[in-house]
Order: sequence, then C-alpha cells, then structure tokens
Amino acid sequence: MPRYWLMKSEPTCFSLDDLARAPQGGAPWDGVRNFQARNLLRDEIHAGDGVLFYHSSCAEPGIVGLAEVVRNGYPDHTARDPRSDHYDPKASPANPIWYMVDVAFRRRLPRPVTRAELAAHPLLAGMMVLRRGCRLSVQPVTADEWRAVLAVAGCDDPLNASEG
DNA sequence: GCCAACGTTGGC
DNA sequence: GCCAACGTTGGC
Repeated sequence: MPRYWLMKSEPTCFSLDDLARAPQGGAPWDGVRNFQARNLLRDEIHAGDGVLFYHSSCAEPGIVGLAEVVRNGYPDHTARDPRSDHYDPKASPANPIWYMVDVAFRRRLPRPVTRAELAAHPLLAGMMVLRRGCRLSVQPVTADEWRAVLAVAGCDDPLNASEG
C-alpha cells in the first residue's frame, strides 16, 4: 500500500507548474535541510507514494495538485555544490547528510483546496500543515486525509488505476 | 512588514 | 548537556 505525504513549496521558488513541466521521469525534491524531513526522505518515503502538493508563502496557500514519488531517497547532490543555495560543506560522498526523492506530476486539482477549507473540514482540520508554526516541509498524511482532499477537490485518484 | 513558532548554533 | 541567541519559515 502506498503512503501519503504533503510537500510544501513556495510557488515563486518551485510551483506545481514547474513540476508539470519537468520530464516524465520526475524531478528531484532537493534542498531540504531539516533533519526531521531528511529522515522521512531517506527512510520513509518510497516510490509509489502519493504527494499532496502544497503552495506556501503566497496569496492563497493551499493544496493545488497531486504528485507521485517515483524514486526512493538518495543523496542530495546540491549539498556538495558550492554554487548551490543549499550547499553544506559538511556533506561528503561517504556522509551525504542530506537526501531527496524524485517526484512526478500527476494532477492539477480541478480547484485548489485552501487552508480555510482544510480547517473547516471535519476530516482535515487536524492536518499537520495547519498547525501553527509547523515548518516541516515534508509531512505525513493519512489515507483518510488523502481521500478527503481528493473528494473535496473533485479529483480522481492517480494512484488507483481501477478508478475512472 | 509583523510576529509567533520552531530548529540550530555556540558559549559555558 | 543546558539554554539563550539567532535565523528561518510562513500565515496574516
């Protein structure tokens, strides 16, 4: 069974459109520099898992699309690139420190599901992303939450091949 | 721009 | 190992 995650991105930095434009093989979700998120990327998030794509720090924060993890965690090479904004001199081939997964675009939601809608929904009001001060950029989502978001948005499930 | 909340750093 | 200071995130 797939697991489900919510990934946050500032649309001015990397938007759902940017992911949609990426090659079919997906795009690396790089630049995460938080140990809790790193542990998820390295150990917990696997190919076949579903991703709620969340836009943060913008006019209308909320879930705007769906993606799928297409590659398990592997070292984030941007940590070893001195020209990268996410360069970390402590990272080495033997100890990469930072990890990323690849994700591929699956759906734009027929309409975005805003924070206000999440907060007002009985099954979604408890989502981690709504918690004040929650800065984790990669978060676990329950199967119930995944289904509820899709139902609210009126979107079919890209991970469920038997569905229309 | 404000500010609350959190993670990280560094002095001790 | 404590904890204050600092930087960052992110909604508003």
